[in-house]
Amino acid sequence: MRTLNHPNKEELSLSAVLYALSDNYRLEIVRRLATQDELTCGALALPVAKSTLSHHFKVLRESGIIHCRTEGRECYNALRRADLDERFPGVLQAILQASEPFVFPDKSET
Amino acid sequence: MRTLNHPNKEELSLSAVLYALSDNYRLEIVRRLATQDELTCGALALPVAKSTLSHHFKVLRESGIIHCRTEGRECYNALRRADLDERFPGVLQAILQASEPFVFPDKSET
DNA sequence: TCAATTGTTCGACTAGTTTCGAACAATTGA
DNA sequence: TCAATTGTTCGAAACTAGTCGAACAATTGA
Repeated sequence: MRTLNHPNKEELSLSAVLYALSDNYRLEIVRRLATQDELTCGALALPVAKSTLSHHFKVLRESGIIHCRTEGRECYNALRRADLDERFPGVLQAILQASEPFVFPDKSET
Repeated sequence: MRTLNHPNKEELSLSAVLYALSDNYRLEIVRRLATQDELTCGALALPVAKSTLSHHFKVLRESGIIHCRTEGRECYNALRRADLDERFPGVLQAILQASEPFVFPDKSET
């Protein structure tokens, strides 16, 4: 787990941000990061495979929504609030306020 | 050109709205509707095939972002500002303000 | 009546997304 | 040293989206 790409704030693209947030799993991750400062991938415990979670974090990271700081074998993720607010004022806040907790589908369903 | 689906405002989904707006063509359509009240599909003259344009309007329509009123053989599209503001306050406005005019790729490029 | 106009729908193609399990890499702690 | 932990990457499968041209439907105006 080394070098992870983070676009710098001038490179952020609105469409990439909107796209990243249009997935319920990713929006839920962002919702949680909005209240918790930093979270490791593992701390989220979403009901998906590890590789799937890693994929979603990658999409969030590469769209510039989150920043990942690796420490030891863990990866601490945080919202890039300041950068997002500077480039797209009000967008993140409005989306977070309009969002609702995502209820994960129950896999043990008949 | 008859019966077109429009979700009612209770049915609007934030992720569908964000997804619809994450495409540059569609966001450009919305940007123009934001300043013009009503526009027919043809009035936009985007550099894409008619069927492609129709597809994008469908996505915008079915996500509840625009409303289409058919009159004769034309289709007048308008932003559903009030409905969007009620369900997702501030989201549309923030996105519109953060957006920039889309420069369409030149097809006659070498 | 009939050609032109406006927009939708269909089928096909290409390209990208989501998901998983398996394999891997780095780090930690015993 | 070496097994466990954390997360990434790879390959594959299934699905979805964007694009086009062609065919279609409804309406209008000549």
